[in-house]
Amino acid sequence: MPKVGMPEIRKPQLIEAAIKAIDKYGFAGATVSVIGKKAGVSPAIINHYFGGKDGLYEATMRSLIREFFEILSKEVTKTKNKSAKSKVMAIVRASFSQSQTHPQVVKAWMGFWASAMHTPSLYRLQNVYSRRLQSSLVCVLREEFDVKKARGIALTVAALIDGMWLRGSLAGGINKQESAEQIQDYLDLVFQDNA
Amino acid sequence: MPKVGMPEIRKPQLIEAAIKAIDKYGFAGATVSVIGKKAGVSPAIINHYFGGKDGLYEATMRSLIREFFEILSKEVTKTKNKSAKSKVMAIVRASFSQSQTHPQVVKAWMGFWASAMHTPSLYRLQNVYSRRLQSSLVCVLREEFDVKKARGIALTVAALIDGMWLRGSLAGGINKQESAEQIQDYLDLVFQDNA
Amino acid sequence: MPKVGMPEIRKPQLIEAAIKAIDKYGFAGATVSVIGKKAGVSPAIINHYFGGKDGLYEATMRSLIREFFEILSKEVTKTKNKSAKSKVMAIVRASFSQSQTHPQVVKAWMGFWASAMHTPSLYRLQNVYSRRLQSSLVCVLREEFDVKKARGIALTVAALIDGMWLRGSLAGGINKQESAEQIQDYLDLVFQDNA
Amino acid sequence: MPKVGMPEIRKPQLIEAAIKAIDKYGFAGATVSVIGKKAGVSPAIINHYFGGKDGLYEATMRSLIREFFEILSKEVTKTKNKSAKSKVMAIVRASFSQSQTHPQVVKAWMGFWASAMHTPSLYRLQNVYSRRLQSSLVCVLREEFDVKKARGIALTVAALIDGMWLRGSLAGGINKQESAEQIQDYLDLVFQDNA
DNA sequence: GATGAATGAGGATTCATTCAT
DNA sequence: TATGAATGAATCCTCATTCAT
Repeated sequence: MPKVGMPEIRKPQLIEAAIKAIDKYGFAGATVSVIGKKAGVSPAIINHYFGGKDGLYEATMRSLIREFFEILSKEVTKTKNKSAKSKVMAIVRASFSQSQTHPQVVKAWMGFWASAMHTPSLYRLQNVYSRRLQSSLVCVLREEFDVKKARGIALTVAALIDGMWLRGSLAGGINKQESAEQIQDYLDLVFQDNA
Repeated sequence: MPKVGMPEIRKPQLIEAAIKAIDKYGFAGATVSVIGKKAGVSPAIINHYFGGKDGLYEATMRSLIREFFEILSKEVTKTKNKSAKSKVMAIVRASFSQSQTHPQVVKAWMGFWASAMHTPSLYRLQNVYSRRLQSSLVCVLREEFDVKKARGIALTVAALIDGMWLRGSLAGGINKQESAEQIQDYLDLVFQDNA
Repeated sequence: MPKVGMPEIRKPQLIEAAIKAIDKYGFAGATVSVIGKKAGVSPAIINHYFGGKDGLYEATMRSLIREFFEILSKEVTKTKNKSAKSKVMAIVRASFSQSQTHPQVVKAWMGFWASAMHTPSLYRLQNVYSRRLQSSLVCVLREEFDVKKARGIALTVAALIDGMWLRGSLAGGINKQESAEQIQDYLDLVFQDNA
Repeated sequence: MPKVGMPEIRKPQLIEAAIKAIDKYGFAGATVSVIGKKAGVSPAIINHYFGGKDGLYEATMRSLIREFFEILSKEVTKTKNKSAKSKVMAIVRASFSQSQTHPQVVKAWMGFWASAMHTPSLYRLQNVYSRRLQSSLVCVLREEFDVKKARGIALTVAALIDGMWLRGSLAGGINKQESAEQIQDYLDLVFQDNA
């Protein structure tokens, strides 16, 4: 008689262990053995639950993306009746939220990005993230701009988010405050120009 | 007397092979064996010339950075008597120059960025790149803005460059034209606001 | 549930294989690959069980020493109520017992001795052997001699044992009979001188 | 036009470097590269002069043996008109002479002994040493004992020399004084018994 | 004679995975 | 379900040797 409900316990447990392992030993150093040890279980069950290391990585990235859009959706909802600019800033805030700027998470994202270039499954996931962020921004900006303009601004804001995020994480820690302010400055200019 | 002048031939040859191998097989798949094969030499001479795989990687990243700043310097020189805005755009153009947006190079950069988080030597190199780009931008922007403002804009432009570059490369190819235009738009706003 | 009790099977199995490999291919030729093959298992489990080649070597030397003192203890026990001279000869006999003069074992000892000079862990083990043999001899000799004399004789007997053993093994095989007789002659002189 | 007389310079230079390298890095760590560096020349000339690493090792051991018997012969000559016992002690003294108990030399001897068991050329050399020491002792002892007795004592003295030497070197340094005294004690007993 | 370049074979070790229990 | 045992492939690296200069 098998224990029931174990997948729901083990899978998040292993995903968390994977993120912690990447944080501590880097993407290359995060072996199944290390991850298993971090999770306090045998490395063999990674295969059991995810069919292999790649499966775990895919699930981990998927989990990271899901979490990001959950935060984003929550922040945007809060600004339902506010201006378009406020809504864009809500998205920016979500991007620099606590859980997304945690070094652990940052290192994992970086690793996945680099891997995405050679791993089709991760590549697809990366595109999901990228397009969804873009469309979220366009959707909000359409309230004030025409499609073409909205797309351009969305592209710029998305690039700013990723760029700030990337530079920050490589510099030893993301300065959320400064990053957000800089993007705010840009938005002030853009919206003022449109008025 | 031994063959002379080989280091000057072999080192660039192996660096190029490393970039090609990363391009083709990813950072993880770029083994010394593969790199050696790509260079048409025995994997053992990687140790001979670079003391090991890490040494080759460090030299490769160093070479990539050197090349970038050579292009940047050339572009900026061309705009010696032009406006500050033109000079900033020269830096942007350098960032999206042919050799830097080549998929090969992009993949190598990504791999190094991800590795930089856990490899001290690469981390240092990454910081060299980051700070030098930042200071190049600040230097030019000081012609028209006060220090504080110049720093803010430099940060934004640098983030835009890296962000565009990152998103583009993950999306399957960098659209140099569009990226540059978007940054141009931002600069137009900023300089106009300053006038 | 995993297979249970394997360490108790594998460890002695690998130690025996190591001794056989050293016998057949010399200390330098006893690679993990060869040892694994001799044991009929994958070389990788040497790391699994001993953490590496060094660990296996240490365990092997430890096993050799343990076996020696087990025989020694057995032989000495047999002579409980006999004269001191008989007890010393029991120790000598133990040193030239079947299992210790087996060429296999001799070659392993030699290799460990040579390695002991540059491998701290083996060095310590070698000292354990050396001191324990010395103290066993002194202990027995104290029955008939004062401390100073006992120590001197113990030193001489220990040197005779190792020397006979060394010369014999290098000459193509230890002549247990002759070696024991020679030491007996020495003891006869020493005890007669003391009477 | 080749430089003449180089072999006479290079060979001893490389042999000395080999002994130093074995001393410093152990028998296993004494690679041609290390030896070459110690000698201040390219590792390649080891092949040039000795036909390979094995050739160098053989020459080194031969040199060690030659040196030993030169000292022995000198010491024995000094005692030309003295008693047989004095002559035996001269041999003992030679064995514990400065150059032979130097840790450098000790480590090399040990390595060669261990290797001798699997390297025919070293095996032969080892036997040369062993037999020559034995016959030197027998020759001297025949002045006072019959052949059978002389052989037995020679065997014991030789074993004592090697044993003291071995135990001493493994214990961290040979105590020449104590070793010689112990053998002297033995000889006193033997000669007194014969009187 | 002497060198650094270059190599191929082989070193220990690590890893993701599978399997019997 | 979960495990430790076990493996084969692959890792980087080292080494003795050869070669062109």
